[in-house]
Amino acid sequence: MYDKKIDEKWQKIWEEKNCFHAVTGEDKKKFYALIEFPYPSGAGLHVGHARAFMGMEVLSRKKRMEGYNVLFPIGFDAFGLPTENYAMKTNTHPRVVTDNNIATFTKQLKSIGFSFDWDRVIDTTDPNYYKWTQWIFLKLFEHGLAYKDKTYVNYCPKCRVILANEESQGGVCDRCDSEIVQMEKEVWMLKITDYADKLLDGLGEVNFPPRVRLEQENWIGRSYGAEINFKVNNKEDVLTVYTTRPDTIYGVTYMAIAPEHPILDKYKDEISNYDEILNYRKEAAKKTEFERVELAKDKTGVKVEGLEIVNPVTGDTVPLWVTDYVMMGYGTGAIMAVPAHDTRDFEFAKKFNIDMIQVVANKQGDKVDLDKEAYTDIEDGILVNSDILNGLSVADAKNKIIDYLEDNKLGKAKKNYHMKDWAFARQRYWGEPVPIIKCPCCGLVPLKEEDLPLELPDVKDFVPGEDGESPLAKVDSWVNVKCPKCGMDAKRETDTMPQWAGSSWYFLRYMDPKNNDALASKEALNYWQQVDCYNGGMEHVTRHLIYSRFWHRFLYDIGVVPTAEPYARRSTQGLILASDGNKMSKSKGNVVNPDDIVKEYGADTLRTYILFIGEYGMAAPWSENGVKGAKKFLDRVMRIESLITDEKIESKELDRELHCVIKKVTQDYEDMKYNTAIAAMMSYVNVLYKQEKVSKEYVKPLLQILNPVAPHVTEELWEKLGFEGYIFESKWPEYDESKMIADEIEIPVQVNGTVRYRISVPSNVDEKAIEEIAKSAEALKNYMTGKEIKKVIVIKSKIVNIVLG
RNA sequence: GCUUGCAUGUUGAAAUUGGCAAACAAGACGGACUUAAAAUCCGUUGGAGAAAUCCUUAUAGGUUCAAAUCCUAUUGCAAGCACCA
Repeated sequence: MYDKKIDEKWQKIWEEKNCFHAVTGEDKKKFYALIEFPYPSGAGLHVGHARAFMGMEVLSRKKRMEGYNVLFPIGFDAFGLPTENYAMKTNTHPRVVTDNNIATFTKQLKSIGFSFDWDRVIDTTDPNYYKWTQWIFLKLFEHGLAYKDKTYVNYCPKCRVILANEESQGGVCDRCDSEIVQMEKEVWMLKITDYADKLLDGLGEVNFPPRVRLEQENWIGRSYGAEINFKVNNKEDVLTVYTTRPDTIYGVTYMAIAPEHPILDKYKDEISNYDEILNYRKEAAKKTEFERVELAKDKTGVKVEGLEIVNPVTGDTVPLWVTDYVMMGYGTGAIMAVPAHDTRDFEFAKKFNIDMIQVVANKQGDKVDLDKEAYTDIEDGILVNSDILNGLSVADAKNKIIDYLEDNKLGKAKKNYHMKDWAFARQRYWGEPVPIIKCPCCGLVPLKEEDLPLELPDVKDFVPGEDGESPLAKVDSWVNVKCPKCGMDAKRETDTMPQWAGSSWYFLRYMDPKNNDALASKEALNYWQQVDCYNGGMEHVTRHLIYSRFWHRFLYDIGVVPTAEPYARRSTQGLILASDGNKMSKSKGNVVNPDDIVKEYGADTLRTYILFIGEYGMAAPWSENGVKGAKKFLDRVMRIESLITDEKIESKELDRELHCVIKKVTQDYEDMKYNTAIAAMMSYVNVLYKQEKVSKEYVKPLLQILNPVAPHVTEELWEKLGFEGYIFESKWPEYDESKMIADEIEIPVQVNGTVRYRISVPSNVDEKAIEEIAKSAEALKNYMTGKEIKKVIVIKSKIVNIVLG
């Protein structure tokens, strides 16, 4: 029987021998497996963590047995709000809270038997670690990729705290449920948009699941179009718009600008309804982003009286409207509206009785009924009512009009992105201090490298100040410094970095975690190169994964790291749902604690069950009965001992089964199909149980291929059966294809597509012979009456189909 | 609203990528062992039918010698984005 004592016995041995330590530079092929390091919350380890980590755990153990030098590290992403909030509530220093939580996580992880390299543990809140987070920030600053800019932030007046977007969903504060307000503040930004093309094109160099790739592409949101200059009638100014449909320029019937557009301020004296527009602007500003989306169905706007815009191609003048469906933050904050071919413009034009001109027709040239809807399905449209573009396809028309605009200096081809620059600041205590000094005469002055790390001051009071001021602002002794450039009185930047900072490069630190002279040595970086396989959740695909790819590409560009992309392959694990099919949550009281499972059924049971639950990438509900099933299987494996004999009993059947299961498991692990790998091993165990006695040779490889999933049970049995050394150090078994072939195989025969009978054929005969055997079968006569064979299809060693007619 | 996935027994799921649908497990039922229970072991288990056989992968069509798998439409569910010009 498998019980907890076996776990403890082997975990102790692994720990004492430091078995899974990876040595940099070893003369073996390297394999770097990475899991998203956990945030050490007070709630402790979750079964979801266990599932997320188990995928790479199995691969790591397998790769070690295959002779690779495996780096499989663990660490803690420990800066962040929950710890700080808990610290405030309990009046404990976040350092203490963090240390306690890390201790709990470590104990839990070890109790599951993960084969992490415990010598390389990192903690993002350790000054020796965040020294290098700050160093990268200074490099970004040096290269003009970190800058300060005014932007709107979410502020909770009750908690006196600035919240991240994800902490203020639905326009209310996460903690106190009160309304958040938008506040303008000057904050640090990182110019990730400079890397938009590289981040998109880099997706071609890596092996990411299609879903992940698509989400990243959508997030970056590159579009190709044109910037076109429309002249303001009787003025020197032009109104520049961005459009992806320059081909529809003959269909423009009005122009629209965002309420914040500066042209309104410039010409306020000429706009007769300026008051009305100001009013509209105020109303729009009041709406939170949430409301703007909620009210998206109903278009609003105000016509600008006194300004008209000239279409640069037709020379016609069209009216100008202000509307909040145009955003200042995307493109130029102004659009050319083509209601006949854009849903939003169509709705707007309908509501305000604006003309529409159809300029794209479908291939049949049918007229579109513009009373009902816009014609946006333009895949194979033909241009009409468009002078020089008439008769062209949409694609050709786009090229032709862009050439025309460029030749006449009226506009130019232009790429645009969805992605915005990264707001890189939080007004909190528990984060990396930004290593910048604000000097009244030198401006923003970076700290010198030798002055890093800039450590957090040890304070008692880390409650944020009024109006979203960082708690660091209250620490005068820390804030007031001399400018490193001119020596005058200056102040430190009091904002800290957001939680995403530390996780944007941690995978590099694992390569050389104790280095004090660089984020990692050149030797380590060149040896480990990049992460071979990175597993994590879908929720991190558009943030962490993009941010870290950005930092890594930047470090590559400045010659710090040897590869452009940090992760060669990405995989994702599915959610573990509660047994009722809902998400596990504390409030629902349906959370499964991995400790309880380990205690009652053993670590290997938890490991086996979690991998057997279903396809690795899919969500699956927890089942206590399933856990018991996994335990039952492991007990069956333990009891194989009683079947074992020292005599050599050779069995062709067992040979075949054994080599098949080795092949299947070897491949399935690689493809992360753990559920079917375990099913195959269960089948093999069932076959062993059918034997009276089994030679050791038939059990040894089974233990080896099962070892990555159930390391405790297999190590125990390995020792009991007297095999040499430790199983985790043994060589991965090989399979012999020739032993997998049976002498005779059974092939199903279909008649007109339905299986009617089976034939037994020697495995080495060709298609022609199989066809003859199938046709000569007695059973076929029952279906032949009044019919003849029209065709016979033979798929070798799979199926025969005889078509009668 | 748009985009992308997904839909298979009572349940978790398999199906070599177009080739025997339901492997493996859970549950249920029956049997052995036991004073009894647990554990263990052995059977049965998609539906209809006495049987031969027929039906069955959300629904309706289509392509094919052959479809859970490919195509079209519909329905339901999930995720992402959300006035992106």
